[in-house]
Amino acid sequence: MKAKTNTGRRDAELSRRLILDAALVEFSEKGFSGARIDTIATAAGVSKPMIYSYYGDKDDLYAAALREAYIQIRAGEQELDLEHKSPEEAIRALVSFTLNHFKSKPWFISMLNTENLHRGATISKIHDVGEIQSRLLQELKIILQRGQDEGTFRQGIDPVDLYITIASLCYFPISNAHTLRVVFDKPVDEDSWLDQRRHDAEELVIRFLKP
Amino acid sequence: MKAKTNTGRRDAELSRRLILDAALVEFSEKGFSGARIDTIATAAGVSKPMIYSYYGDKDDLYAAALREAYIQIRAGEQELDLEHKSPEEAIRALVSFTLNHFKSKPWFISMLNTENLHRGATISKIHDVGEIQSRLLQELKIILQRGQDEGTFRQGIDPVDLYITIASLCYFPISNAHTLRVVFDKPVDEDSWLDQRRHDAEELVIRFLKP
Amino acid sequence: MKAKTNTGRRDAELSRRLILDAALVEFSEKGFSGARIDTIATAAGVSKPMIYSYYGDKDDLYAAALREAYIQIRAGEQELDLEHKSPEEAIRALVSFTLNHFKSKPWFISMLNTENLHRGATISKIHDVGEIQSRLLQELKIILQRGQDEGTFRQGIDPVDLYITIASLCYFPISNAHTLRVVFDKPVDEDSWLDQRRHDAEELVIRFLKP
Amino acid sequence: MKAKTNTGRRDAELSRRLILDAALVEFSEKGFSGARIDTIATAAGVSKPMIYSYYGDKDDLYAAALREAYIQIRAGEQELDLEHKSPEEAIRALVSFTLNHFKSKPWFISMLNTENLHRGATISKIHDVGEIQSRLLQELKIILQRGQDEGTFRQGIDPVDLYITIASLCYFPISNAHTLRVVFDKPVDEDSWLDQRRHDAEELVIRFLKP
DNA sequence: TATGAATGAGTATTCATTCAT
DNA sequence: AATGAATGAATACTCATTCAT
Repeated sequence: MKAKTNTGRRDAELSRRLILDAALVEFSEKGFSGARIDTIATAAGVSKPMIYSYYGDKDDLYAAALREAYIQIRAGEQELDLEHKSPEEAIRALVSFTLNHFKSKPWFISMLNTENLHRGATISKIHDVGEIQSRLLQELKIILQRGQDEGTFRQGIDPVDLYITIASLCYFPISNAHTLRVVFDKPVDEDSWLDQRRHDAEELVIRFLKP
Repeated sequence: MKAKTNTGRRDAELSRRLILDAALVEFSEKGFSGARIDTIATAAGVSKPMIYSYYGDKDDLYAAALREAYIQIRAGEQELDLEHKSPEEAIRALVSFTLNHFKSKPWFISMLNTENLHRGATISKIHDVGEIQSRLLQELKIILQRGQDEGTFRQGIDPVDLYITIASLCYFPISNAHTLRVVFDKPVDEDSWLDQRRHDAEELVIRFLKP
Repeated sequence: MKAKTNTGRRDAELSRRLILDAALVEFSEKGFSGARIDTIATAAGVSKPMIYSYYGDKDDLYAAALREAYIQIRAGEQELDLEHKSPEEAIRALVSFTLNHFKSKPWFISMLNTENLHRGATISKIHDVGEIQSRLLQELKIILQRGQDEGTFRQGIDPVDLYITIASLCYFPISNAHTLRVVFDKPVDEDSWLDQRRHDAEELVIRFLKP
Repeated sequence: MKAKTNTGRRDAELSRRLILDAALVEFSEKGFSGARIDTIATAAGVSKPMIYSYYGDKDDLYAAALREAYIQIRAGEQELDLEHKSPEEAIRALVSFTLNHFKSKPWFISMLNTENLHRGATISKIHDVGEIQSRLLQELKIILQRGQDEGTFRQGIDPVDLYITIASLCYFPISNAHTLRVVFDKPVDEDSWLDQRRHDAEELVIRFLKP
């Protein structure tokens, strides 16, 4: 029973990690059909057969990458600390966070677009994807309740619908930055414009929640 | 009075049209890399060489399809009659139209997603794409002015930013319908939910515009 | 019976001519497989169906072009006036002419190379190709006889073999100019080098013919 | 003692060799445009992707085949033993060798013709092609010097020009055998005619070198 | 565990050739 | 006589996937 066993396991773990990271980048940059197993292997520094032995075929690897995108989002959301803020401040913080998050993790948006292009064929096979946003929704529910209790927010706001509204406002300007820049000649990727947009989005949501 | 079909034809204009329609469908359903020239040829009822002789290579055909998507949007917007409505009614109508449009012409959203995945590489080569939304923006500007004049709307609203807001609210729920349905277990493609969303979107925008 | 009939015939003749010239250029520059019917049609300013109706398929057109190359050579040789020169002068003139000819009509060499690459499959089908060089050989025979009679030349020289010798010396430096230039770093396409080569070739042949 | 064949192999070096040999045959028989990657793959007993992975695209493979033709020539010339012959004998041996070589390695002439048809576009990219004939030229230089020293040969003969003369005399009758046979009705591929030609070529060169 | 070698099944693109007017 | 429209059959090249070691 040599020490090498342990190293072997660690290397295996590392290889899996490197493959997954490379796959996430490749799929998000090229879409499913545009992604190349060869490119992923090279980027991860492993041989192609390794990818197949660890993850199965291209579809399976794509599914793993899609799940990873959601997992990374969840990890990011852990950092939010909404409980110690006033309802309005919490909402503003969530809007702001969401916009930043979409901006700083571009592969998430790309993976979502790719997955929706494929009519959600893969995401429905990922069993634990439902749980992912649950924590966020739970917090949102509490914030809404607190806002209603203190009279800041209206009654009858569904947390999921509210989240969809927030996501809508944050998603589109980033997801469609390239076409917007050309079609409307707007500097949608400059910080100053995004700051303004963040502010507008907060304002939109707050006004919407007001009684 | 014979209806023009694709059988026994020798009609260049018709062939061009059939190819373009088929290309728009194929590219929007599969993305650039996933689209097959073969499939387009079969769907259009023409041979592959025709496609190449009329449109050049796959990139060129994709560019033509992308441009066509924008042209169809413009054509749809022509039908809106915003001038004879009150400012608030006009805004509500525009929101409603945009949501309907995204919903009923799914290839537009798909093409935009595909194009943004490719970092806008193609759209910047379409020379007249800027003019396409110009009419709508012009109308939007007038509505905003009328609203300001009568005191319904705030000062300092940029028409492009407003349009981006409207588009954001209408785009995401439809663009991401497949993932939303799975992740949040929401019936985002049912009419009842969309009606509610349409109403919420109008409300969001109107509240935002109020002084 | 309008005058147009006549014009129509003349145009037909002209079209045939234009096609043949374009074909000769295209086949000699690209070889058989590299030549494009489309290119020939464009260069000749006619439609592709015209080519097919006048000359048959690509093989037939190639055969016509090959024959044309020989015909043009024959036409060139008509200009030589060997009878009024001394035997030695006549031989020198023939060598000089051959080199010039190969140099100034590059498609002839290209067509020969192409045809030999194809193992002479086409030339054997051109019925009148044998007669083409006959006049030249006849003259050569007379020169040799005159040289023998006056004691300048040896006995037993075969005119065809002599012509092959002359052609050999003139063909290779022009046919292989591109590779010679690179491999031996010789300026084989400059006039000064060719003048020297012409002189050497004459000298070689004359010395060979001396008793 | 198992002979290396292409069956059940997994031997990169052997595969490369088999591909190169097959490519040399195919390109020399069909020219660049006429050559088929499919044919080469089948002849070499490998799949098409192997060819692309080992040699790049068709142009690259052609370049490798062209270079190989020159390398085989060099290898053949190594066997000549000119140093221990008298100058005249050495020249005769070289002429004889060159004719034999062109005759027995027909792909060399075919490759040269193909390359010259393409205006030497490829050979100028092969970096070491210049060195290939260098050894032969060196030997030729020495022979000429020895001949001059002993008074057998003239002064002022350039080795490259001399080689071009020798090559000219040997190249044409073989390169153009197919057309010569038809046009002049000469049995240029029969051994007896070639023996005579070899003798004439030697005589031509020797007479030319004499003071 | 790991990978260099190998390939079947595509996939965009081309080209000689024919059809319909 | 002439051609714009159209295509079947290649053809170079790619890519996910597996084999043998």
